[in-house]
Amino acid sequence: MQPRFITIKSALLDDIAAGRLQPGAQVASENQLATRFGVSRMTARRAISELVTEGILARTQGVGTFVADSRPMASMLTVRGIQEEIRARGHKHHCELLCHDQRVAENGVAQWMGVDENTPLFYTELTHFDNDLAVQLEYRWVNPSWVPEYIHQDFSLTTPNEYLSKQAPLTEADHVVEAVLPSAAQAAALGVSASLPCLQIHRRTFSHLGVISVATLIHPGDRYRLGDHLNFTQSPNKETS
Amino acid sequence: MQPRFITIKSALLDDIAAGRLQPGAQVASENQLATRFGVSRMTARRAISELVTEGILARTQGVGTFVADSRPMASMLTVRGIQEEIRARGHKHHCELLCHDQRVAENGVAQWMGVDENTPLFYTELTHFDNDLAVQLEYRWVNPSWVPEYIHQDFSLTTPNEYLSKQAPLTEADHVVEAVLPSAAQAAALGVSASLPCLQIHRRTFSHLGVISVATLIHPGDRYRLGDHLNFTQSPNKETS
DNA sequence: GTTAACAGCTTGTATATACAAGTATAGCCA
DNA sequence: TGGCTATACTTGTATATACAAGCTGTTAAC
Repeated sequence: MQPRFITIKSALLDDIAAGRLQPGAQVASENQLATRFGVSRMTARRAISELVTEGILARTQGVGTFVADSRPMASMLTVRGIQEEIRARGHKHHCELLCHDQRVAENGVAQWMGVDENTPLFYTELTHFDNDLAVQLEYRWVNPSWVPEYIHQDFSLTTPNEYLSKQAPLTEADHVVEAVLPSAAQAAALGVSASLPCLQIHRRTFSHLGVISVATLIHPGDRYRLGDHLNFTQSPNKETS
Repeated sequence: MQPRFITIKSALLDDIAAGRLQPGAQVASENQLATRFGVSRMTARRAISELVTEGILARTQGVGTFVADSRPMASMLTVRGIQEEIRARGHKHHCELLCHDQRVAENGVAQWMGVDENTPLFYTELTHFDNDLAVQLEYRWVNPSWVPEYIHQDFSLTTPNEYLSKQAPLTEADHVVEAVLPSAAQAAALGVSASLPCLQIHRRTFSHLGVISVATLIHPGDRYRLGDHLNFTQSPNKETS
């Protein structure tokens, strides 16, 4: 049996994922939740507290608890797979595989990879969905030398990102972020207008062996944003009143 | 008087900052902390729990609580002023001041700042040019409590960013990046088409006093990109076995 | 000597309770 | 009508308590 506060968290996440709780909507108060689930207020409170620190809910003393504006916000400092981000927000993730084959690299990818221009590379193309809404179009080139089994994976179950991070732990990455207009094909794949600005992330990931993969990620601008909190103090700072 | 769990958190952070608690060292148990600070175990536990979710401590049931292994990732992302970036590229920078006054904050800025909604704030609006090509439209709100002289500065000579970083050294920042379409006014100020996707950066900067300033930066997507190189290799953890 | 049980620590979950503090509203009074 | 207070909510802090669950070293049995 799982802990009760987990049960309550799941129930709230379900409500949010199913749309029964829209962003901005007020969540039942701690006492109401306690009564509904037959637990003490402190237990209900713990469920809410964790969702608050996860950024899914927001509280105001004297007012109540509300569903936070849940437009996905990813970090630029950590390279998290999109499926991880979506699940962390309590949403449902699935993806559709558009391509999965071996081919010679296109326009400059070979250079980025540091391989010969005629080297065949693994290539996958897929669309990621957050609660059935397309949020990422992923074009990925993978160096077959380092992960030869990549081509035989079933990416309807596990995403390329998940697979790669298990096979070859990430040591370095670089990425470039820009605002672009999607091509007609990209707009169609994402189900958005071709005039909708998109965030395009070009990301190259390294393991200790070398460049593992080069990916281009396209996100509709109204469904995705990147965010970070930076701390420049050497030692963790203490709260002083 | 600050809450007791904050006192305990601070004490632990002090111990870590001062080196009395090295990474990997075991922290006093919940019961020991409770006794030492004269609080209940649940209160001591809360202090520890928050430090755990912040990644500063790590716990194992049945074993104890330990100082997490060195938090590297000392943000490779630096908040550089745009004039610095431009000059670093060997280009010429200049800017045009569009607004510079004191006014009440608009839509949510007060909340971001953590000040009352009716507090007048300093506001500047300017366009930055890279070799006479507009690359950034900057809307900036500044908290007058921390930098009262801001309003008297001449920003044709020094940029707000330069001035602020001298007055109140940056300790923290957070930012959100998204792709948007510019408003008609923004497109005009930047001299671009209103259908050109732009990178919008919402940035909040902190000094040790609190939130110094909130800025919205708009960059034409075809003239500006954000990039980074991340290194995840950290000194291997010393297993204290 | 090897193994098994146990005791004593740790953290993890859960409850019932109390009071403090912030917010909104209903209703009273001037 | 305008401004006040009382009240009834909300979340925030803190305590004392109980038992569950996990790890470790000691002890006792084989």
